[in-house]
Amino acid sequence: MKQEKQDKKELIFDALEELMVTVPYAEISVEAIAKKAGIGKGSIYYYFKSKDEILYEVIERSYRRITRDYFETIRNLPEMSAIEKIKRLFISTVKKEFSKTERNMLTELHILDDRDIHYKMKTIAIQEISPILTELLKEGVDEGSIRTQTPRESAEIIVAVMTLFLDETIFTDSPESVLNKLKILSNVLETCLCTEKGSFDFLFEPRTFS
Amino acid sequence: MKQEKQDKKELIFDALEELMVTVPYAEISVEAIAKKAGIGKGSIYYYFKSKDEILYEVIERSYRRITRDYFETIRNLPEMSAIEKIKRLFISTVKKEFSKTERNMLTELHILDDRDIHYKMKTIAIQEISPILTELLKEGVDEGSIRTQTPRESAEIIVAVMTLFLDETIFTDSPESVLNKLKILSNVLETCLCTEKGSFDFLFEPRTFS
DNA sequence: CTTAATTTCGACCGGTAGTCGAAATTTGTC
DNA sequence: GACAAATTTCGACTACCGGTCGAAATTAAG
Repeated sequence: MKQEKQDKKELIFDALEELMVTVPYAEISVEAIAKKAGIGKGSIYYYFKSKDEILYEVIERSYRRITRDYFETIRNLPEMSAIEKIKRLFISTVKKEFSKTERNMLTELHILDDRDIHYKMKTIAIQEISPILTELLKEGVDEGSIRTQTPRESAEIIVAVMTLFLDETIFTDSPESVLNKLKILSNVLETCLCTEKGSFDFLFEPRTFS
Repeated sequence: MKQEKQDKKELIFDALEELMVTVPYAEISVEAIAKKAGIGKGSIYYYFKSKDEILYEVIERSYRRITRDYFETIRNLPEMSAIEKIKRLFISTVKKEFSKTERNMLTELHILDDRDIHYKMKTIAIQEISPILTELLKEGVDEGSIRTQTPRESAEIIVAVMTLFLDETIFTDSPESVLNKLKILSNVLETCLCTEKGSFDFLFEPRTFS
């Protein structure tokens, strides 16, 4: 009953996701989605209130997948120190490793043009990744390698800043500027978390993201 | 010749801006804009490629106005120290003082619902305000109250972070969390700019933003 | 088997962004 | 001033889209 309804929704999600690989959302008609999903246009509105609702839920689904991947990846590295794990988290975020694992992902090139989606994705990303980092910060506090009394708040700020950094639409910088900013950032992180000097130097070491 | 063309565009900008005070952009038809501007619909497309182009340029115009205001306000306070000026900049940004000066402003309540606009505004805001802060940082460096080798990059990071902070759609926090974050932030700023301890305490002092 | 409830459908509606060719206006030239 | 060329204006028209709706099909219940 409830499951079948969810399955149908999933079918519609898949259709939209697939179309979005080649066509921007704004140019995809509800009829096209229905056709791709192999159902009638009217049925779409039986499951969703509006076209935008489909989009929003598709994005949410994608990000939940990404988050789940993050969690699993990091959980499966128990021999590492918290800071080492954080390093891994940053690197995989920057490199957008997830786009390899998750094939039908919204983060694919074409989509990035769409401002509306871009914004929503960022919001969700921040909301989803912060809890992971919060956990890692707490781990670090327990280990003694990190010191903060407000891990959640620190995590949210850090994720927000990191995300902003990746937004090339705002900062279209020279490589030199990027390097300068990464140096500032590593400094900020050290201060923010009272870690040992050099803990976040990997951010601006050239080989990190190659 | 060229000037008259710009005047006509300005007329269309005014029309859209005025309509946006009461109706969200998505619900404003090109015909309505034309009517408000007192011209034919077809003429709109003589001056603009698309409806969105009008919007984008309107937003740009608004922000240039705001920026000009910021510049002037701060320039007209020569007796202050750089840090004092920065304080003023932060406070006026947070309080959105500009919405009083600029009446027909896009920043008005109604608009903020629109995600697309919201995103664009933020982008432009960051691009526009950063140069001002950069100037102030350089001033501070000359004064000796601030130390940084990369004022431009520092400014951009700071503005980006501050802007993010104001985005209640992402962080709907408890007052306590907000306070914690502001404390982190002031700490980050001090570190980032090597200022005297307590320089940015005003950020979390209760009376600052009342 | 019959009836009720759920699910599917595509024709249809109101409304939109953008086009187009003709008309009006301005500019340039003698 | 007259004529032609170039620029600017216009609103009817096109093509299409999101969302509605009532009827039809399918499934579940008694």
